[in-house]
Amino acid sequence: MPRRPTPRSITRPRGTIRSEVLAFVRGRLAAGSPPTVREVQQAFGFKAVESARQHLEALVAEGSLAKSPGRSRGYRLPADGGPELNVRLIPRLGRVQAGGLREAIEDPDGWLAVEGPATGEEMFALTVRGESMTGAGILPGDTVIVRRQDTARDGEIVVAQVRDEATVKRLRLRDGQIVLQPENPAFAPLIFAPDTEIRILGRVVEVRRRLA
Amino acid sequence: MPRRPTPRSITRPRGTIRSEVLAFVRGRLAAGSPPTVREVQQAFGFKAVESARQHLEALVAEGSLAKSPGRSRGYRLPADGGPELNVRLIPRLGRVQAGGLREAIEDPDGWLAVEGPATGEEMFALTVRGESMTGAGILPGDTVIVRRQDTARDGEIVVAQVRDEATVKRLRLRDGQIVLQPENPAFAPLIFAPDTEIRILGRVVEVRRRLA
DNA sequence: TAGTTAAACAGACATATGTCTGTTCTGTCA
DNA sequence: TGACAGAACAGACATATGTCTGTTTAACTA
Repeated sequence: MPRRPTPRSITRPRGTIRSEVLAFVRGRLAAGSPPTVREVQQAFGFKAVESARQHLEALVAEGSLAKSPGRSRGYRLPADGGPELNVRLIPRLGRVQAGGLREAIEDPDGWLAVEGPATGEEMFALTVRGESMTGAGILPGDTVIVRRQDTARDGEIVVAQVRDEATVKRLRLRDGQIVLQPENPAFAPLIFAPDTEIRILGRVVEVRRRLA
Repeated sequence: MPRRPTPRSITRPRGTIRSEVLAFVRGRLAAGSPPTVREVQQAFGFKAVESARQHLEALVAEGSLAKSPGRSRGYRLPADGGPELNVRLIPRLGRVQAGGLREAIEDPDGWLAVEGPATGEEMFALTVRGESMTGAGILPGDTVIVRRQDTARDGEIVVAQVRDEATVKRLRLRDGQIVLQPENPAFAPLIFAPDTEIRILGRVVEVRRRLA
């Protein structure tokens, strides 16, 4: 069993150097800035660039990391075992007043990272108010992530603008009527004739709840 | 009002080029790989590197972006103002077999981006099986994000290892007994004496559900 | 002891990438 | 019309960064 000629660091509480290099790279990737080989070198106190590169290449060889050869900061998480990490930022909206979706998107309450292809789809997030959708596992305070679209199909959970407020309901199309169906027996469905002043703002594609 | 000499792209439905460059960089940052100037150039079809750099520098000047001069892929989100990106990657675990949490984390099914300070906290994600927690709005197929910890307080939703399987339940501490309480009247609580072979794996801090 | 091996080291080289200088294009405005 | 400004372009240069080659160190082993 070989060993390292000189100790690289004073405190090395757990794990081998190699696994710590992996942890270091993972941390940097999570922080949004993949490290360079020389940054790894510096972080571990190596005196030669190649020392860091050897560990990195070994991690690639064993499948713990992936890389784009030649590219700067080219080390990534391995693509196998899951879809390519594909995150985008979407605005978290406050109250959506009448006709103000565009304005609300321009002036968001914050930003949210969601996974999914970085297509041109417009997305936004809303905080759920009220208990009308508890039957679908959507509780007050939950965040719904919405794909912006003007139409939706029967049975989909949508965000609709009713009068001055955006509301989350299940869409039902019956006999030419538009029904916004709560998922809570304590609430009554909202029934609209076609071409009423009701507007579909988008379709709910994800629900999130923090239990802080 | 100045204008661009040549159209850069066929379809440019909304927003100016500059705001789209900002969106592009944000997306790349969120995905964990800051773009190079030349990658921005290529993405927008510029014929000169400098064209891309002008937009990037303008965004830095107006405070929408920050950068580390000279560093490769040095464009960042500004520390203040703009959308603070605080994302870290956590492993999505498959089945957690007996004693195998560590092994499961080493060999994840995939990775998930979650928001929160990049502290040293160990986190992982699990897919919920069964309907025992529907009363708490946690449905089968939901993803729970778990903060790794060995203990928990009364009333918290935890992931516990019972025999050979990880399970999500609400923790109740009564009369020196450990109770794993389902949130569904159709399921019975699991009651354990202290020091039984039950182990808290962590506390559920977030719930996510995709509605394809 | 000599050979082997993993790891670290030193230095150089090739490429990727940020940056600079000057030019061209096209609309705006005096 | 001519000066001006914003934007894009072309080309070059300096630096950052990945990669290669060869050497040294220290443990293990036949």
